[in-house]
Amino acid sequence: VKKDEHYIADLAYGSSDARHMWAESKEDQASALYFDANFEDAFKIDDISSVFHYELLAKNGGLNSYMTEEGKGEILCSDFDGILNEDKLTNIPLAVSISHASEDHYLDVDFDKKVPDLDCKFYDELSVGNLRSEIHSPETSNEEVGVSESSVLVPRCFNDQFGKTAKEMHGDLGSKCRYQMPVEDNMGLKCSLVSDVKYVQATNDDRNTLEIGSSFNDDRDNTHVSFPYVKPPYISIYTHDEVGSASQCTDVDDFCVEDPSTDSCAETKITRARQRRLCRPPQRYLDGTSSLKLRLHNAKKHPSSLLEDKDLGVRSLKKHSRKALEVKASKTWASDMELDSDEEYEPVESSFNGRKFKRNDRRKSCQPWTLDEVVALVDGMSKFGPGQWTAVKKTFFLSSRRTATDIRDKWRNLVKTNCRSSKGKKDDQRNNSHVLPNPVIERVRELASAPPVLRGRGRGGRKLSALKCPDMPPYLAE
DNA sequence: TTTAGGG
DNA sequence: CCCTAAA
Repeated sequence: VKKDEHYIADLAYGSSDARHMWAESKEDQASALYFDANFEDAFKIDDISSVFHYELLAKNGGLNSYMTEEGKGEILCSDFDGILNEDKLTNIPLAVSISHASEDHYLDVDFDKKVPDLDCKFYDELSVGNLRSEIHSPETSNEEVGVSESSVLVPRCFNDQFGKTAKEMHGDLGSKCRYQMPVEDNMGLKCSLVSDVKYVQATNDDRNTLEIGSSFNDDRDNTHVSFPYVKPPYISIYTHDEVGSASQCTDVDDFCVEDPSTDSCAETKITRARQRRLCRPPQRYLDGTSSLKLRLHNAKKHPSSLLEDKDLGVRSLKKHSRKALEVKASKTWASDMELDSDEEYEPVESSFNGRKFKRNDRRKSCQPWTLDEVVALVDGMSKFGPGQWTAVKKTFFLSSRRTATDIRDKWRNLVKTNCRSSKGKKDDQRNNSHVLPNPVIERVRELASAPPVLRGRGRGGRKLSALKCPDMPPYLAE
């Protein structure tokens, strides 16, 4: 987490490829923890009748998150100062702890949509040594640490030394480590849950280890195990080749111990995932699916206020998030691209005759038009005629990120590039890798050569395109 | 808000 | 794709 950014949002950023993460309490008492990760549709971990709380611990420089039975679904952020004043601290790792009262509680991960390329997600921007995650029991007061029934999402560790100490861990934790919950979906996604882990902690000293404690008391050394701490993702969601019955595993070795040398999810996939993050347009541009609406980092515009007012934490953030929920997707996408830390979004201000103009520094990432899109555009043109870009948008690009203006621009370019006098286009077949099929080009020419129809503005405008278009279905030709 | 144009 | 005027 960079200091100048919004904390909660960036905590979510830090969790492997998840872009956003938030808890949401529903009317029917079931709360859900949402991950808005680097794929189209977020999935949700549902069926948790509790509320997540997040809280930054200044002393430890980490995030403490826990869940209580009865809560308001607030997000607790307090004591930022201790973290902010820590100059060397660049990242605040996030660990999610889930505690629950019922014995056989499990997380039901429910995917709205297939996520075919959900690779191993790496937590590659983590600064070691600032993790501290404790589990607060619903039964105990919020101040007490310690719990009887709890689950923690533990990192997947790609260190073979983890394998060594896993035995040790097993001996310590015993059968308490029991969950490896498969997702019911055919994707075979799994969440690794370790039950009865009392704390997971990265040491702040030079030992550079991550500690897992199976029971808690004040002298943690009695109960904890340590193993080298090698940049694991905190929230481990990974694909398996098969769903497997995978119910419970009582052996620690069964979960998430992998050797990097034998793992297929090695460097290449890290790179690939990262590149995908860089290339993918912001979610709010994809389409307005529900999961994208809550954007905590919309509140990041005023990070300084968090600095100034500690008490602002809870409610203000809540308010921000609620406000963000209502905010319609707007063209502030650049602020959404906290992918590279060195790129800071700054609106460019230039003054001209005393007046100030703002513009976005970065333009929307270029999304090349696919052939299908072009065909849809041509269809739309033939159906509605020129100038009805919103109609085309609503009919053929409803769920697309292309706006009516985009569509119009594309049409303009299509006409420009395909309907020129043939003298200007010399050896245009050299790049026929992305050249349009001839039938499409012909249709573009036909439609473009249609005599200029009276450009009736608005929907009342009479469209003579039907006359020019033999493909027009009869019912449309009234 | 939507379109048309210019860049 | 962006920006702006105009409808």
